[in-house]
Amino acid sequence: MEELNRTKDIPTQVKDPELVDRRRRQITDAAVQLFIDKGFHKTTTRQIASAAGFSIGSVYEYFASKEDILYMVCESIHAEVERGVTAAMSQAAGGRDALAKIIQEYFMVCHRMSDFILLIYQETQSLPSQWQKRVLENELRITGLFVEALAGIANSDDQIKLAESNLELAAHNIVILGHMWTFRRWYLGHHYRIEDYIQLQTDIILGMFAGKTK
Amino acid sequence: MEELNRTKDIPTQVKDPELVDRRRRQITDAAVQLFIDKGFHKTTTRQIASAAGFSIGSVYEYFASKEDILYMVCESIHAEVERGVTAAMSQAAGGRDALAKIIQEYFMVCHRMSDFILLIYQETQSLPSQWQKRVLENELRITGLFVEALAGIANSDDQIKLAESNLELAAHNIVILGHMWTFRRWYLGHHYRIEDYIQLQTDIILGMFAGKTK
DNA sequence: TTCCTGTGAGCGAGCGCTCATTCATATAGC
DNA sequence: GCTATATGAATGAGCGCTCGCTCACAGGAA
Repeated sequence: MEELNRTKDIPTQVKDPELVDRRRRQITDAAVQLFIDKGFHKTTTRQIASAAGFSIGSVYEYFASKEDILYMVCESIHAEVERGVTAAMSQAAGGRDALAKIIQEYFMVCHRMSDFILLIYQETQSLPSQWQKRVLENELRITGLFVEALAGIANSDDQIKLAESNLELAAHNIVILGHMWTFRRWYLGHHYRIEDYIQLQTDIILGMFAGKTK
Repeated sequence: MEELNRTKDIPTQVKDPELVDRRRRQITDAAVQLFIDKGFHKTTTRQIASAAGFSIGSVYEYFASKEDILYMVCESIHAEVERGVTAAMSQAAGGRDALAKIIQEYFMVCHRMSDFILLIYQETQSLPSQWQKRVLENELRITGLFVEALAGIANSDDQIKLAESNLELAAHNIVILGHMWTFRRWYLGHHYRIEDYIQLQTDIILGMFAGKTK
């Protein structure tokens, strides 16, 4: 697993790379909360600066534009989701139970990161197109993790058989059903506990494969 | 089925109600395309006015604020989705095939209205909260249509049995898998034709119930 | 002195929205 | 039919203000 730092394409005025990293993290940590609370467009660069404890000038030492801040926010959200998913997968065995376990962990990641995932849905369109593309690549890479996991599981469990094409779609479905908890929280959250939601959806997802039993 | 006109809560300066209806439709027709192309915040009221063929002053004869325009846009989108779904349901028979037919029609609505559904996901948060609430009510009412349809079908087909709670979740799942085609179009659209997507997802959705066969 | 990070007053483009005014049409009086 | 009056829809220059971003300068470490 290569550790790409996708944020180093963001231009800065400051020479010391370590300082750049630290300051950027401070700034994005402040920005993400503002973006969640008020949205990207209604958050001003001054608000970001003061929430991070800097002057407006300093922010522009580390980012060339407000959009760059949003991009780094999106990157770090996806990085954290990916971290959670890969962690869950690395410690999973094979077969049906492994799949259930991975789904559970992933759904808990979605639960924990609700606001952040929602933010990506709402504000990706506000990014310049070259970075919009990057964000979609991230989304796709995460989906790809589930494709691999499903393939691995299908190999080690005779009960699970899927055509190549269905396998991809199944992965997308799992990802989206996790997201569904975040963007229908206003309803689902009042009617199910997250544990129940996971239980019910896991049954349904495993049901996708039940019909294909050898 | 009562025909509510939810837009009459939007204040206007103009007396003639029929004219208000016509002008508002002209304005929102222009606005929705701009919102889709550039987003709500990057669209200016002047652009809306000129795209609709009016002066900026006229727009404010018919709407009190830019947010009011967005609200009416969201209302009309949901109204059209609901029209499509109810039409599909009214001509459906009972049983398994009816469900497949309804899913097919609904997914085609999502396909046709991709851009519009995406817009709602992205811009609902830009609405004042009392109208945000209305939009979520619309979303929930549409989901409710599927709950009813599933309940009706479960009654007329012994093969389909669902607990009350699972039935609600199944309805949400169907709605979201339709939306998934819209917000993953950038990927799915290049790998599946809509007809194939419908076929595959229908199998999966019907599979939700297969495990519960009496 | 030199180099680099940090500052915040200031810039000017652009925003949503207003309101004094114009103009087309409907009505009334004769 | 003709003119005078009233109505209300349509106009667009302009207001007040906010925003993202810049840049001349300060501070301090080497």
